Amino acid sequence: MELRLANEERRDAYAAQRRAEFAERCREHGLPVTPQRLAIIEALLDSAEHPSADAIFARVRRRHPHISLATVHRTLETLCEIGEARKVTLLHDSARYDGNVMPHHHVVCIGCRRIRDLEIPALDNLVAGRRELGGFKLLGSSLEIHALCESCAAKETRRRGKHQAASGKTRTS
Amino acid sequence: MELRLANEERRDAYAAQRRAEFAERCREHGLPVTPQRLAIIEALLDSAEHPSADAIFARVRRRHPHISLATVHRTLETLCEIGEARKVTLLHDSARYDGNVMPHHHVVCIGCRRIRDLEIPALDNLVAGRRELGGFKLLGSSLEIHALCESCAAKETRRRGKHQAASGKTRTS
DNA sequence: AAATTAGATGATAGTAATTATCATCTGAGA
DNA sequence: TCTCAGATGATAATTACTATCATCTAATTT
Repeated sequence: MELRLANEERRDAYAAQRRAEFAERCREHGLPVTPQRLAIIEALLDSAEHPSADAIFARVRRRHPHISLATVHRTLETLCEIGEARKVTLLHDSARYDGNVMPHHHVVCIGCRRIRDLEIPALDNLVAGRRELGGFKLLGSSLEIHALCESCAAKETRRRGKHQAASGKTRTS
Repeated sequence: MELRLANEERRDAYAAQRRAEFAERCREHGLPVTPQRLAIIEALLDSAEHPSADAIFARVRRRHPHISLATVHRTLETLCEIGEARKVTLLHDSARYDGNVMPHHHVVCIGCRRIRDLEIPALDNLVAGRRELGGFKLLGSSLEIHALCESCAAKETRRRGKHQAASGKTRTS
């Protein structure tokens, strides 16, 4: 199985395209295109450092000294909701511990945060068989499969049904 | 590549052995074996739910009504340090965002929290090729490879050197 | 171009999770 | 039993985030 660091030049081209299409993506989702949103997506696409809200705030502030930290937090979450950003730390609301210290992986329900253990020996071997990568000394790995458990999937279906009906009504009104 | 849910019965046997060996593991690391530590590892090994500190606190409280929440937090971190527990949420101190919404993975330095993008198409295909697993509807995946970047690896080596020298002295004193 | 308005923003209060502090207590070796 | 490094409990402090609300503005309508 191939495992490689992401290519830098490809990232630049990707970021340029995403920047160019951002306003349209907002419109598609019925979101006003504000200078704050533009500044935040810009900062996010400029950075390869997987920044925190605070880091984005610091960067955006240079050009928009009046922006509020709350706006940065809100906007980053909004961007994730419309698929224009990704939260690297899915389960960061409270720390979760595991008594099983053998190498293993997890399926995580994005609704209720339920977690189940997975075994993927081939993946453990892949990482164990490699000492370093791009200057990083590899220690171990953890695959997090994002999923919906049965009850959350059912809720999601109901919610989408309602939401579609509601948005259908507002659009025609 | 094989991908399967962890086996429940195997987990029970594993937990039993870990419980039996816990006091010795503490001694090996120079940690006193306290009733609180025993109660916390017990609760962690009993649970398959990847509990939060709060969940462990609630469970341990039933038998140890005087235990403090701070002790639970401290002990869980201590257990991770000596390798008797694992924190599922490595990067949970502050949320991190990524402008790249294409499927990809990450190497994370456990020292400075630096993150670099990884590409593992075979892994993306593995998850994309499977709709569900044990009642979970699969949506996507994210592999987090835990590592030490070059500068943190250097620091670690220095720290270990010092620590070994220091502990050597205290042991002979 | 002005009016309208849903939703965005900024300022700030509030909350939740975690960490720090410190007086007291206790496990474990002498 | 004595000693004391380190553990614990109570609680204050901190950090990251979320809620509230008055004001503002993007974008549609007139």
